[in-house]
Order: sequence, then structure tokens, then C-alpha cells
Amino acid sequence: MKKLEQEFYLRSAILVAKDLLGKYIVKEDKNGIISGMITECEAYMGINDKASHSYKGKITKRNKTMFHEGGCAYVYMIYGMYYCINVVTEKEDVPEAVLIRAVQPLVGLDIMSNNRYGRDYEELNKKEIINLTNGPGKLCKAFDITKVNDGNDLCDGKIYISENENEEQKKLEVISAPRIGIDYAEEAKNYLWRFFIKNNIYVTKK
DNA sequence: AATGCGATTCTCT
DNA sequence: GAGAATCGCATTT
Repeated sequence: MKKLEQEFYLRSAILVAKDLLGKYIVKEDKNGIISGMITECEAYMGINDKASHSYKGKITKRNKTMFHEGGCAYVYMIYGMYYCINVVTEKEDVPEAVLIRAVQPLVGLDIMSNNRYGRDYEELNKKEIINLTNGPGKLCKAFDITKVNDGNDLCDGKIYISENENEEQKKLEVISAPRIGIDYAEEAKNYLWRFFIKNNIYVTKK
């Protein structure tokens, strides 16, 4: 499987977000390879987007990796208990990013299952299988992605995105919807900058 | 199916 | 000191 190169990321977050659907996120973990197909993501469009951590262009300790050149991971903690992973896009100092909100588990099912529930995949019930990675905090737990991965290079590192060579990806139907959890963002909360694969069950909200 | 709430701690003002 | 790009569980419909 071919790892995506930096050119892919040097575009607007909206374009990258749509193109990420159906591709594979991969982590070379100490326990083995973990991988899932990206089913849902959201674009955060930088200094003019009220929902973005980089709104108004202010750099803080938390958000500084958003200002890096596209092709690295922005990982932050939320609600004191969870991590979320974003793909940084655009050139340096254009602080856009794509939040990976859900994936469909493919490889390393037992690793994910143990990270989330402390037991093997075979032991899970139907609900637990769906809930393995259908949310930004959930998939980070399953992949063991934490603040140590903030700033990681996606083009040359243990975490990366791979091309999907299957035919299925070319036939994907994409739905656009409002982003989740940004009620404070005034007019920006209605922008249709969340994208997900139609009819896929591994998404947070249809 | 939808709504409500508590958890828990980091980050920024 | 407030609020957060969330989750899981309980309760209600």
C-alpha cells in the first residue's frame, strides 16, 4: 500500500478532507500494525473559521502544530480524558487541519480491542464493535494516539495515511453535514465541513 | 431514538 | 476559573 506523499497535504483542508475518505490510516505500533479506513472527517479552515483552534491566527502552546507545513499530525487533549488527531494541511503558516472523526477497523483488531476494552476482538458484542472507532476520542484510544504523537511527520514516521487501491474508493458517495460540538462558533457552525461516507455504519452521526 | 449528565484535566484568559 | 473539535451510561419516549 502506497503512503501518501506531502503534495497530498499541501492543499485546502476541505479538499484534503474529502479525499481522505476511504483511505487508510496506519500506525506501526509496538504491538503490531493497526489500520482502519477513514469514514468521517471535518475540515478546520484556519484563521477565519470560528470553530478552528487557529481562529484569528493566534499561536498557543496547544495549537502550534497547526501552523506547520502540511503533512504532520496535530493531536490535542479534550475534556480532560480524550485525544483527537488531525491531519495538518496547506503550506507553513496557513493553519488548516482535518479532524479524523471515525474509521472502519481493518488490521490489528485485537490491539484496538485491547486498547479500548482490555479484551480480544472476538469477545466483543455488536455494540462494542461499532463503538471501537466511531468517534475521534475512541479511535485515538484504539490506536493509542496521545500527545506524544503531536507534530509527528505523516510522510516519514510511524503514523501515516495510505492509498486505497480498491475500486470501492472510486465509487464512494460522500455526504456533507455541519460539524459536531462547535455550538459556540456562530455562523461557522452551519458550514457543511463535515464529510462522511454514505451508508457506512462506522460514523458518529448520519 | 433522543436527551441528559458526570467524568477529568489540560489550556488559555 | 471557565470551558472544551467527547464518551459512556442512565433515563425517558
